[in-house]
Amino acid sequence: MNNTLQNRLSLKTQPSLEESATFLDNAVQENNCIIIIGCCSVKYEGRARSILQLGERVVFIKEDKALLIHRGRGYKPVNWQSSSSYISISLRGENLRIRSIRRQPREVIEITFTDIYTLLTFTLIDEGEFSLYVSERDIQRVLIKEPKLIEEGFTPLEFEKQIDPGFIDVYGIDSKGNLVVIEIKRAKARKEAVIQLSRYIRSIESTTERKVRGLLIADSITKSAHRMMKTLNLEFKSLDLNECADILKRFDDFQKKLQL
Amino acid sequence: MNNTLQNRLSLKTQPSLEESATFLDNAVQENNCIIIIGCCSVKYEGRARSILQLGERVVFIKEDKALLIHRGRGYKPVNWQSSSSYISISLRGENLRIRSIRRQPREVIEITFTDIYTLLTFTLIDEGEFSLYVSERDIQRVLIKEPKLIEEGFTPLEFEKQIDPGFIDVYGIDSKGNLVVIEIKRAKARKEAVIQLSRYIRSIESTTERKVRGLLIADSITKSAHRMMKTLNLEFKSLDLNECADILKRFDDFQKKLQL
DNA sequence: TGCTAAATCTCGAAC
DNA sequence: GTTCGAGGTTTAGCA
Repeated sequence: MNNTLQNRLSLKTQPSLEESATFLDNAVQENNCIIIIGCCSVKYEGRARSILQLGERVVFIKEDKALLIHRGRGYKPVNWQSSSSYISISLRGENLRIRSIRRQPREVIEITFTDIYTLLTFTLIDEGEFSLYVSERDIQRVLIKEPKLIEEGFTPLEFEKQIDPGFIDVYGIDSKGNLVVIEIKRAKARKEAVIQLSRYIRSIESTTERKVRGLLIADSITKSAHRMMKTLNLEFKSLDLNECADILKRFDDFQKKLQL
Repeated sequence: MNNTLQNRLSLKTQPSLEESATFLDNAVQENNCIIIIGCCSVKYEGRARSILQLGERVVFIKEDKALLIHRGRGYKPVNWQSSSSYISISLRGENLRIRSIRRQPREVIEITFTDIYTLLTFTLIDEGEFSLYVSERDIQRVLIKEPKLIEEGFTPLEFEKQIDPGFIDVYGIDSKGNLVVIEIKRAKARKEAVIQLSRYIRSIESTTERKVRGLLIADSITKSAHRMMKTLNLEFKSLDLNECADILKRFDDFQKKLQL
């Protein structure tokens, strides 16, 4: 058997709603992906409530019963349901109704189709690995590997050090023996990052007589946050994300070699 | 001319990549919606970076060039680009490449197809109104209309009162003449809501000699947030969202009647 | 444009 | 199961 996607895909154009109901019910039972293009209205009730009046939309149901309702514009679905919800298909008078129910929190979506133009069901074979890099966590990894990126002579003592107000990203000593509290932000740092850092410093200062420096490492910083840092006598250091990506890549390549 | 969606939709099954390129290029120029089912890999570079290895996926491009790449599971797209980005289609050796570029922040997605199984392009006619209820803003509207829901004898003075740390949701006086600072959370309130409220209270207390009460109104509250409230001597009041929805509905119906 | 706070936030990890 | 923090958060509103 030739297992191309073409053989795992079926298509109906202009199906009757009766035909669609049978077809959809079957596809849902078999955990297929489903794409429906048609005219529908949508009601949602759960954490909030919404009503979407009649119009043409694309409804996408996935293998795990995740459900998306998309209009012609915008990146976000107008209505949705996350996976592990229960889906039922039924005919209601002149219409076809799809109900998706999720428990915890209880949320119900009801789609009422007056017309279905195109119906696609299929399964996707997809073992491709997805890797995202240069997250805040990745920056930490880079700084663990290359503490001199923080500053020459810096010695890290702890990462994710737990204190009362939360977790200090990096905690260590500089070349002069001062304690250093470091807060990392991957993107542009704002006031709240400065507030967070100053809270950590106050907490550390209450436990020691030594001088405590506060260092915010980020891609960049907003003006008002920078002003706040100056008045609080904190330091900002920008970090080149491309450089981090390069180091990470070299590091990961090295790790892979070790595994071979 | 019969303007059903069927006449605004075209479908290709098992198109060659050359054929696909022409077809897609045209669809992109004309701001059509596009759904591609096929085998592809994806590279993303922008605020972060990611690589998605080869596998079967659904790619959805909308009228406004919003782009979604979906795998067979999960509510969220594995990669995406918001609208108003630039899209280009090209053949690269044995493959078809879709590039989506966004400025500010600069982000690039590159999809490389080795196989396209199904290609759909269409336009959606969708004038249906979307209305969402019981947002935090809606709760404020309800409390403006029915201040006794806050407590008997409460008199609101200001909504969205601006002070240094931010905006106070509701500010007023209770029946005994005490000032009351109210923070509203639509869902379950967590520690951060309590911290926010206490910041507002400290700010108000610094401007007056009068007693200042702090009241958190929310659907519910986490245990640790509740403990924090007790130690800070703040008050919590739960609010029934269904009741709010009913009041809103009655209110909106009344407004509509006035407009007639 | 920058900044603040909400969101049907989602997601994952720790407790 | 609950809580908490981070996110390519996204998005809306306002100075």
